[in-house]
Amino acid sequence: MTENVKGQREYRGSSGADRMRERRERLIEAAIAVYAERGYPKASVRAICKEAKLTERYFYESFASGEDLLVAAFETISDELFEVVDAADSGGEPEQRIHARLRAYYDALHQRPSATRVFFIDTVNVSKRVDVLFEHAIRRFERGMAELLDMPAPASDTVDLRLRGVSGGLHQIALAWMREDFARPTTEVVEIALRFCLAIRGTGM
Amino acid sequence: MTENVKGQREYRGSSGADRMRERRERLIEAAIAVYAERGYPKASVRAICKEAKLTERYFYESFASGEDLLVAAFETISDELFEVVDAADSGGEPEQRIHARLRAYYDALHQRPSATRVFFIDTVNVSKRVDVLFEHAIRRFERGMAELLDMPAPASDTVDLRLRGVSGGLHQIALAWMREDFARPTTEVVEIALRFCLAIRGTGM
DNA sequence: GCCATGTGACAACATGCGATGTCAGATGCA
DNA sequence: TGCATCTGACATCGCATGTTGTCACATGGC
Repeated sequence: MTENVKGQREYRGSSGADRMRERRERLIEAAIAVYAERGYPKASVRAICKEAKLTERYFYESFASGEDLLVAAFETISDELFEVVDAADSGGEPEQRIHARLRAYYDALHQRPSATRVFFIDTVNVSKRVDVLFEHAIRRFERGMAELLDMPAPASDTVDLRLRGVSGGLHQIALAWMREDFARPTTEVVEIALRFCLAIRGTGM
Repeated sequence: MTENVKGQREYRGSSGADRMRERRERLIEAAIAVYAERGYPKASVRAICKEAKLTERYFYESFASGEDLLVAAFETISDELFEVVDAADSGGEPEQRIHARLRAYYDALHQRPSATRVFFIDTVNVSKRVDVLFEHAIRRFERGMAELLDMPAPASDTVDLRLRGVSGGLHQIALAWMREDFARPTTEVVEIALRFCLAIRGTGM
């Protein structure tokens, strides 16, 4: 519960700021659903508002443009993913840590198919701002994996193409699994991903 | 030179069918340029026609819709790539063959930056038809690599996620290289890609 | 030279979009 | 109760798009 601001008042039990935040969250969730269904380019502001059961006025209350909402949706999904993966890594041997991180990662993707679709497909190459965020996310993931793979930590200004091979492989494995509607059990996918990582690690490539 | 069809005639030295085919090719090249510049969703029919120095009437002479042109452009690029890669594989030891294929692949990408951009970025996730074609292309690439990596040939109806890890890694290496405007020499990229493949092969993952 | 065919510039139309505005009615507070 | 605020449905505007059509002019075959 938030303090009321001057010129605002309670309405149906919540403050102005709370109502606004709830609308914002509803718009993000609606956007994820609509992006997943028809893709970002065809996700009009009107359609997202209808999905969120809000009107256009409330859209522009929280977001200056459609792209702003896209960025917010991407950040929401990305943050949740990193939270889950980082929480799963409870230390131990590198192999165990890799396993834990991969399991948490693929589990999270499996549990939120719409968000996964948006993360891997609908936010890709549609906005420069999101492209930059995606690249940041990949690098963050790679930094987390480097030491576990016996690879030197990558420089911050250039891409380590060897690490990119690893993260890219894991990425495309996830994408293919998603495209087949998560047909195989998560454990099988994690097992394959783990062996993939260990194959690279074994050779100190 | 093609036979004139009834009701057609020579014009500026070429037959009706030839002129039509030349216009079609010009539209495809123009489309690749415009897609690379502003992305497929923002590549209007008008803009492509202007780039090709043709008018809308000639667009609909060769393509029933904007998506038709997208498909044609993708197929053009994809066919050229496979042609180059297959031609480069002149037999020998698996390691040499992998090297030859990778070098041809990354060379071709480097030589045609706009087409590469369209292939990796602008045609991705914008059309179901192209998505299917892309998946076919990946599988064709994977079939070509499987035996060289001591992996069993993948079943035709399901994705081999281990192979997908390899092709996905090579894919993302290429993408990152392209994103930095091919800053490093091709040989360095090929070297990394080769070691990546051999690391997987060594473990018979 | 005549006329069908080819060409290019551009108009026309319906459609959907982002963005902003209007307005009646619901709600909470003094 | 009276009144400022909040809400939702909808109108409105300018603009870009795909697609089809029009029309004057160029070109080539007879």
